Amino acid sequence: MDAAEERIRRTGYSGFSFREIAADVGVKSASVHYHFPTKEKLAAAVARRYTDRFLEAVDHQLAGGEDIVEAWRQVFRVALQRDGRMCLCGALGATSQDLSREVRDEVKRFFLLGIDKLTMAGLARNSALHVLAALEGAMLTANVLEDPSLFDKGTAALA
Amino acid sequence: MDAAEERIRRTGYSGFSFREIAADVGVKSASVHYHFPTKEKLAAAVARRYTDRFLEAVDHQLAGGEDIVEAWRQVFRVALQRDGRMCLCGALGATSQDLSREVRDEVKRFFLLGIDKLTMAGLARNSALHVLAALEGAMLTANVLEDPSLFDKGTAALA
DNA sequence: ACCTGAACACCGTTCAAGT
DNA sequence: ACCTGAACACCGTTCAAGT
Repeated sequence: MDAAEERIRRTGYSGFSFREIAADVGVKSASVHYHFPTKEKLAAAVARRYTDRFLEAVDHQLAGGEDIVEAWRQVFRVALQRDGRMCLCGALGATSQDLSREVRDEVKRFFLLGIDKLTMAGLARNSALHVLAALEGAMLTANVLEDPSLFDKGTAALA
Repeated sequence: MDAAEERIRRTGYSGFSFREIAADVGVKSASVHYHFPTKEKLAAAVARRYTDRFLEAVDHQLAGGEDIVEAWRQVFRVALQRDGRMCLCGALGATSQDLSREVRDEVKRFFLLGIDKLTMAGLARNSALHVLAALEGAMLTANVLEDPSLFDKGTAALA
């Protein structure tokens, strides 16, 4: 799953292969199918784990006394700067028309939970939408232009 | 190129195939290679045309007396609602780590020109970054959640 | 319980051959 | 000038076979 997550964040759903992941781990591609019967199941499992960990990291920031918007911004920031990659759900979501229901629903879950958490913390629903969209978009922009500092600059207005 | 643009906006770079596009047009895949020697060249050509048309559409909005931010917002809005798909450069950019220099540079061109045009119209550079990021992110969010109205709600704060 | 090799129809790409 | 069929190494997936 670590290998799959890394590759999906770089290349999206259709860009990663069972054979590559098998090689990363040191087995044959048919062995990966033993654990994850289809590519959809593997991608869905990776997306679910990613979302869970992401939300945990946000909670951790909140426990440290961070403002809700700043907490989300920091976790996006770390995901970009430490890993040097896109948000997994952003990378999958950009080609969501191509995804099976199963994977699409896991990607939806990330966005829906994000909007819910921000709304429950007191933001208007439209503001919650705006914050999440701006964070995903800033991560995308920074990745495209190969300059991580653009994330901070593009999200400064949110703070 | 029309067939390629449609498919890339749905599935990204690695999700579309020469054989599909050939079938869309009514020829064999080897014939597509006659006009575009590689997948990279085809994607780069599609991205360049998309960017040119997008900027033209923005200029058309501006000629109609629209505010600069509202002009960009309207063109994104139409690209989402009329076509029911992602921004081509957003779809490609989300997996930009996977792209060859040639395609990546065309995607970069979209984002760089966007930031430039917004800056030249009087916005601070960070504001230009924020506007473009928010528009791309809102388009992504609306696509993932399969609700085009979320684009308007998520970008209302820009107006 | 976990892994493998071989097979299937798919992919980008090349190329000799056709009009 | 434009198209094609056949070939190559790749892909997801299946399955019988191994430990």
